[in-house]
Amino acid sequence: MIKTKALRQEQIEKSRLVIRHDAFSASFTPDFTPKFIAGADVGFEESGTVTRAAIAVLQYPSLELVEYQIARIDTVLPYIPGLLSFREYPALMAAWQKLSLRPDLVMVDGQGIAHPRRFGVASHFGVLADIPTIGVAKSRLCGEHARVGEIQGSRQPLMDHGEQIGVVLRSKKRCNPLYISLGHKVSIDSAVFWVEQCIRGYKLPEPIRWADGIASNRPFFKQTMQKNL
DNA sequence: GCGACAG
DNA sequence: ATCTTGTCGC
Repeated sequence: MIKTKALRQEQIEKSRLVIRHDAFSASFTPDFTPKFIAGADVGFEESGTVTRAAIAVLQYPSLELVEYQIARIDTVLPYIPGLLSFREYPALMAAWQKLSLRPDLVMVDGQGIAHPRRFGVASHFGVLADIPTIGVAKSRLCGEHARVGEIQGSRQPLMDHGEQIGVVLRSKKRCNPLYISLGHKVSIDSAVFWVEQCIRGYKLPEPIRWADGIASNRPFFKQTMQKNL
């Protein structure tokens, strides 16, 4: 039996710890520019019994891969809409602890505060790892928004009960838009800004695209992976 | 009661 | 998420 009630309550309590403004490093300044931006992705293997997390660290602004780590652990929870973070953050933390570099910012595949209780996986991971995070999801969990323009760069605010919880961005023409929300220690404006700075002709920002590619062993990434590292 | 519902 | 080839559209 899964105590969904208690998990939801935990989200409500921990969501108070989310910092919704820019608070990068100790040397934070208004014109702060990150040196390393990471991307995180979670997948499943062995019929879902194994949870696999991959984190790719890219140098900014060149966006070249400088490090990556993969962690595999036993799956602890089935997928339940709204409770995704409890299923994914253990593996994310495992991969995180293997990292030798300390990224300035992490983009996570999933929602940040664009969540019923304002505590999606990007926020959950950000708070526990105490690192600035941005939620980049490929589809909507909650909230409403006007139709997004077809041209690249078009955007619409994602609203929920009168509150803006994110931005829906057309990162690439003819592709479904991205649902961007702040995860932790990054303002919504900065979240969208950094995602756009990491777009290189593909729908997904490079950090997440790399985390995705590395985790799934796709030939191109595997090749560049060894050549670069 | 019915529909929605990140990955 | 994952199982998977070809195929429609720009």
